[in-house]
Amino acid sequence: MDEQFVEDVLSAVERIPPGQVASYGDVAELVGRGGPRQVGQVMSRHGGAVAWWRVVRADGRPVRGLEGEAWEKLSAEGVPKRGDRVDMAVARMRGGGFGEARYEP
DNA sequence: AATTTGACGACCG
DNA sequence: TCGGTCGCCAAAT
Repeated sequence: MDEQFVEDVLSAVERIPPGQVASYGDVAELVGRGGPRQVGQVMSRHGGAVAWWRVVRADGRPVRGLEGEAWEKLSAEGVPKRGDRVDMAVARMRGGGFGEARYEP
């Protein structure tokens, strides 16, 4: 894990628009190397400087250990919530694709 | 060098 | 939805 990877991950996270989220795996894919766990590793150490609450688990649960804080930020940005998790079908960052799931409660 | 540990993820029952 | 299993990848023991 070099500094370059850290920089890349943090930049990727900074590119997540308010009101949307990305999974650890998504970030890893954007960065182009490493995996979800590596992203998690970086966030755990250096995530304080960016919008860490916009990075959630693939199943929509917010960051382990900081759920309270995360929900504050997320709901303040209007991120749609389903029960105790983010509604990924709606809030997940789209990579320019078109065929995306629709929202039906 | 071997094993355990994570801000994880896909699958299955 | 809820748990358990297995795969993953790098770092820390």
